[in-house]
Amino acid sequence: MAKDVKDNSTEEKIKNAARRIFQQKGYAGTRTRDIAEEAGINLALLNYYFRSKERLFDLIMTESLEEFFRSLRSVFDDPNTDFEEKIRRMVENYIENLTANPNLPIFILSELRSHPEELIKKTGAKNVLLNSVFIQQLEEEIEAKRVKPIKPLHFMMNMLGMTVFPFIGSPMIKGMGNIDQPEFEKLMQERKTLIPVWIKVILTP
Amino acid sequence: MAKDVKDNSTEEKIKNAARRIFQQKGYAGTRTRDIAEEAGINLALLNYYFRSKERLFDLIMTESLEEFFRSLRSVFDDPNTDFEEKIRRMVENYIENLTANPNLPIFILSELRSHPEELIKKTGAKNVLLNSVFIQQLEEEIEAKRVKPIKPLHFMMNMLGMTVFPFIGSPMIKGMGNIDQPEFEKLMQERKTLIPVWIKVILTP
DNA sequence: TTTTATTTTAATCATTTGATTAAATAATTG
DNA sequence: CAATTATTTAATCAAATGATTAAAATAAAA
Repeated sequence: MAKDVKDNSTEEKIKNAARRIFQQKGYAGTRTRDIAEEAGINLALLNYYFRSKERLFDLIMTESLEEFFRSLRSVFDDPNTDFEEKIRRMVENYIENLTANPNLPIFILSELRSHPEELIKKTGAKNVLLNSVFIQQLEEEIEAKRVKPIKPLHFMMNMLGMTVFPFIGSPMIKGMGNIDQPEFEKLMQERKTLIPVWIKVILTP
Repeated sequence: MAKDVKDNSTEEKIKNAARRIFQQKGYAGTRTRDIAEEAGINLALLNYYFRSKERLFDLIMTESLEEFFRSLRSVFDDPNTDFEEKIRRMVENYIENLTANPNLPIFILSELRSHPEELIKKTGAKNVLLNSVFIQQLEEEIEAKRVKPIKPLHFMMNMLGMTVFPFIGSPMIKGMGNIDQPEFEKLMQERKTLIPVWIKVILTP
């Protein structure tokens, strides 16, 4: 059976439905019946293909994490872009992805809280940051006095905080600012160019 | 019956247990039996005092939100501190509270995602930001050209992002940076003084 | 076509879980 | 004290939910 046929198969329909619902409601808040309904299949099929809710969830979570880190690495470890360019690409990349997939961060971070070690190990997160070309370049820039000294973790928290937090906190931000979804998305588009500028001035010696 | 006696009463024990468990596991992930066990009481007492899991949850959530916004307002609307001082207090205040209560933001923001309008209304979040002395002061600083023009919402997302995000993402940050809880807390203490500096340079014309 | 394997369904189980009830115990009041 | 009210417990209910099973339908192979 060809791969692209299989991609529209029942198995794939269930996975897609599961991803949507798990990401929206979390593991505990999701009922297997919700997934079955969303996928338009009989409940028993879920267990026929994936054995149990927990196995299906692990699959979705592992894939989500791998996709997340893969995307991160593709920017971080690109040897053909300099430090500033990586910041721009990283921010743009994130905002683009999170606009399409706004529930992803809170999904990952909520569930990570319940099983931290296990999931972190599974993705090799330990090496994504410290061994990345990006952090090497940051340290080179600091060494060359083109960038003010800053701990890599502080730098990452700032960049991720400014980029990712608005999506995690969007309901509250919309409430506080009295804005709707289109206005929110416009702000996020603005941030694609603003955040790299803000990061640059933070790093300016 | 005196208030401080009542505070150690069964009712209060249940509320405290409920707060801990709801904040850690979320609404769907919490079983009323977990709360009863944590509180050291019979399960039926939960329903005797609070009628249902949902009512108990609403109570906890409403209190958490009110406390959150009350604390925010006490800094934002203080007429006796200038703009920069408010930033320092705000950051310090947050980091202090979140170090003691690291699950609070993800708890609030996760559940807010499921019932946004309802909960936002309940807290009057709409007026916390736009009508605050803090934002007035920001606009005055911009008017006087002491601060580079920036939309209040962008400013807030930056400040909250840099301050709150590390707590939401702590498992991932610990994983990426290969650090443990004490080291993480040390970093957060550093951020108390660092974040106000970073914000200042972002705002410098 | 017949046979075999795969996929899907309807019905049902067993456990979990929020909630209730009736009885027991403790506290309060007249 | 007696009587009333408030608090607590053990037992149980009913609904929700993850999972299974046996049979039917469909597709694939012989």
